[in-house]
Amino acid sequence: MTAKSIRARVRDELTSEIKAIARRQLATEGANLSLRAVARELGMVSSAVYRYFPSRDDLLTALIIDCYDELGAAAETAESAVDRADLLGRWLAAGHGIRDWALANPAEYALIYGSPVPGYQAPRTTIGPAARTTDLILTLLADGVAAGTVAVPAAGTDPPLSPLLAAELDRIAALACPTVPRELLSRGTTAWIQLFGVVTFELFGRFQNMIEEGRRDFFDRQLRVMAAYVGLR
Amino acid sequence: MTAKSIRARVRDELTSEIKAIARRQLATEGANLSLRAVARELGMVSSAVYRYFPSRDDLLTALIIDCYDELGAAAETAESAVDRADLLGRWLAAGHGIRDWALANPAEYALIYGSPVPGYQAPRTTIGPAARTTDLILTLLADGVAAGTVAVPAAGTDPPLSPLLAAELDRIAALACPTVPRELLSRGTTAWIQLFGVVTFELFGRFQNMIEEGRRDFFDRQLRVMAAYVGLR
DNA sequence: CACTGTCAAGAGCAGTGCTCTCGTTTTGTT
DNA sequence: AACAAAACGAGAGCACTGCTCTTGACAGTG
Repeated sequence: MTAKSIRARVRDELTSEIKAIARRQLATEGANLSLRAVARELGMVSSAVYRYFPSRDDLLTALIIDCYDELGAAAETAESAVDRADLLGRWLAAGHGIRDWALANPAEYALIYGSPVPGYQAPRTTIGPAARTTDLILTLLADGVAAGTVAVPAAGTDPPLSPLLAAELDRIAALACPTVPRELLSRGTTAWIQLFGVVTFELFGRFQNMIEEGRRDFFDRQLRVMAAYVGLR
Repeated sequence: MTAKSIRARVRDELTSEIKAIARRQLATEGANLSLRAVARELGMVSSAVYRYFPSRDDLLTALIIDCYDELGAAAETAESAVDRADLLGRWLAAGHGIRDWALANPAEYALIYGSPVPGYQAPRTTIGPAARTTDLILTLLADGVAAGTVAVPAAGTDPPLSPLLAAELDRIAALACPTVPRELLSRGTTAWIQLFGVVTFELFGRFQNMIEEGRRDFFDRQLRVMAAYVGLR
């Protein structure tokens, strides 16, 4: 009833300040950021930070959730600016939104899409925010199916689906996008992997001495290749 | 002239033993392996290890080179077992060779294809071993061009190449695979990214709760989708 | 007022990468 | 064979890390 106590307010403020400083250090130190360094920059003693995050992993988890949410939001706002009927435009906007965020926050992208930390197991609370980008793409497909602006591939065009794989695709479709036919979901998954594959390659330095100036062009073209494969129009 | 001195033999032996122990610890500790722990397991004192590797980063570099070489060798031996004229078979063999090695050595794969370590800059000595897998694919394409068993895509089929991107592709082709036309190289690059994109997604846990049992089937199918796109036959 | 829970601070533990020194052993050269 | 140079393992030490525990001060509630 009563407004938040002073304590609670200060606590929330300090919590987000800790996360902000940690985010800044993430850029220079990578995943092995130092809780003590964060505390030092805050003018606190390291043990005090443990009042707010019970362990370094919990701080990392909080950062991961924030990053997933930021990336998801970036993709969504970019995509939402495009006419709903323009599937290709929405796909391009979402893709570039993801890439732009990743380029602006490379350490954060590495945190969520990079190598898993050996001892670290991502808690369940991360899967929701993590699903935002994939949900965006699935919604795109579902909208295309509803509007008839996406080509459902004829059977036999793609390599055959093993029964095992078909069952798994059906299971995914059933609980995420029931209107999307199996073959289309399969193609969408390919495009989804390609999207993040290109971004990951670019950020992790696999394009060095290969594609230098034309990276944005290259990414854009990959998006269009995949859009054509999926049948967006 | 003279045989290696005892010192040199012992040194070589210890050097590879250090690397072997480090490799084993890599599996459990990930990229932040401890030089002291390696020394401890060796029954040496930490400062003694510095006689063999001037820093922890140098140890990591040595491991990275070894891993690139192992991965390259695994892909090459898998691919070399297939009839030279069977381009699709060679592509599938190389792809599965890469994935099999990655599944057998996940920490090592993360080391070379995962998030870049913030302070670490890969020295030039790594680019040779790193190029083995891509060379394999480029040779595949060149062989296909020579034998006429790969379809060179007609102009206008794919989204247009920007002049910038076309120039970079030409530069790559000129010094790596002069006989491969630009459009084919472009498609090959797409396939190359998809290959490693799928492996990376699988190893970094992006398929959890999505594709579980059918991962090998899924990978195989992605390889075939890409083979069809590239025009291998 | 007193009580309860929260907080920052400090000391301390075990671990890390790395440097320097010290005595010993091996090597290559007179 | 003798000797200087190089290489080597061990140890101490520095500054750093994540984390725990204790202590004393403060705020919120009855």
